[in-house]
Amino acid sequence: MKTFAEENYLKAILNISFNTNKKVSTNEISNVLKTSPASVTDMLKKLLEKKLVKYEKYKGVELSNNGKQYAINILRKHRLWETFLVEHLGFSWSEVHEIAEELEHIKSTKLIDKLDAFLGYPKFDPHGEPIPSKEGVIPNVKSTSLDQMEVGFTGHVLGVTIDDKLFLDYLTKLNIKIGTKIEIIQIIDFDKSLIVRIENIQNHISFDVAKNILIKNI
Amino acid sequence: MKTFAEENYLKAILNISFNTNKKVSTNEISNVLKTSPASVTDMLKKLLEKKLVKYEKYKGVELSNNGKQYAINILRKHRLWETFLVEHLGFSWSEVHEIAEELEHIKSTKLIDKLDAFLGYPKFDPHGEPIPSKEGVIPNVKSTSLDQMEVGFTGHVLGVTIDDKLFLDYLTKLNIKIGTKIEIIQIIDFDKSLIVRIENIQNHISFDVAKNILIKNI
DNA sequence: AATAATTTTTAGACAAAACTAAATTTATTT
DNA sequence: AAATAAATTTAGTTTTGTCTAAAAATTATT
Repeated sequence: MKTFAEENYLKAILNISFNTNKKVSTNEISNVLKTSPASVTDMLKKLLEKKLVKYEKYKGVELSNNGKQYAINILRKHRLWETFLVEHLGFSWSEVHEIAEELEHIKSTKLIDKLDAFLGYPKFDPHGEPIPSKEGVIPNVKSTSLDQMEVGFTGHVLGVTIDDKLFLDYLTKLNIKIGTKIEIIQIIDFDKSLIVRIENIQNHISFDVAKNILIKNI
Repeated sequence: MKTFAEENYLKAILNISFNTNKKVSTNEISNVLKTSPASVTDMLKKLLEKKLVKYEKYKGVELSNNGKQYAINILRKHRLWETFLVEHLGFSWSEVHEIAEELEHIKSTKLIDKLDAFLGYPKFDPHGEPIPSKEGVIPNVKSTSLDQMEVGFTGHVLGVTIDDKLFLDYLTKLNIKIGTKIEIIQIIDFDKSLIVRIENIQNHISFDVAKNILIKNI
């Protein structure tokens, strides 16, 4: 049985490697989990001992097959709970992350299977992120982030790539949610920011925001 | 913020004092939580420090007002989650205790309020146990345990007083659930066991079982 | 390629929550 | 009331997960 701390490290490593695709550094983990680098090193040794990661000192870390399966299962639980919170309890998409951070550690597999059935086996969570299957397969959707598109592009929001309250509240204020139609009016060369039309209202959004909005890729 | 361990001790003290109404002993707590008496002493000192209990060494412990409110809130969460698990996810009444032991530690008050609303503000959990209100008031139902009744008595099951898998599975096998009609045919003087009629089938149940079945008190 | 800067690891400590064994207090018996 | 038994507490460890400060390794810079 894994402890909460172990689960959080596994999850952090999985999340970081989604973006980078290379070995994860001690510092990256310590930034995500807000612990000291020394603590990360300690934990990596424990996870190595339990064969949940591949780790050589000074060389970074990656998940072992077992570790990855375990981490994906936590992600599955996180996203199923988020779906429950939004669709059945009436939470907004920006409120659910923190609560799901706790709920994802509940052990019972039967609980998650029943929750999955109750929710109607959803494929995506309230942020448009894919929900891993029971077998650990993550549905692969062809999508591109908004910053990749050109002037004149019109499309619909498929999802977002960070689950952060400030970001999501900002999107809500911009009237952006899943399915929202977005049109690119202009791109500012200097800072790559975008002038876009959302629900017939023009807005100026930064490159950083555009990067985290996913658009259907045809 | 309280730790899981602290919450479990508070809950244990509350549960024990429901039955006894006097100060709770170190040994009683160690029995319930399956820890050593020495560990209990350690924790009682911490809880005293935080003013969650009234405790004098060698003299037993009771909850302070704050401690009691806190413990009742854990009980509220436990029972609301059990209700959700049975009524919406299709668990049986004997499966939910363990899972609720984990869910009861989820912090968010908003979550519990929304869950409460989602469930339709239930007053009783799947075992017929009263669900404390948000304000910490525990609905008081007039009820008597089955062992108090006499030969010839007929009534309906209101609830049970222990949330134990073995006990609940046994009741299920006897066809006893909430609302079930029970008639006392005979009481054996020697061991106070009862011969009862349940759904037209006669069964012999022990005093211990009868003691934990609640009957509406008219 | 040598030096500086950064990253990572080691060493040593600490708090939480548990344990065992020994000492102390309280309760029970004779 | 003294002796014995039972319950409780103290003392001293252990494990888990964290920390800071110092040392070592890696990476970047001149």
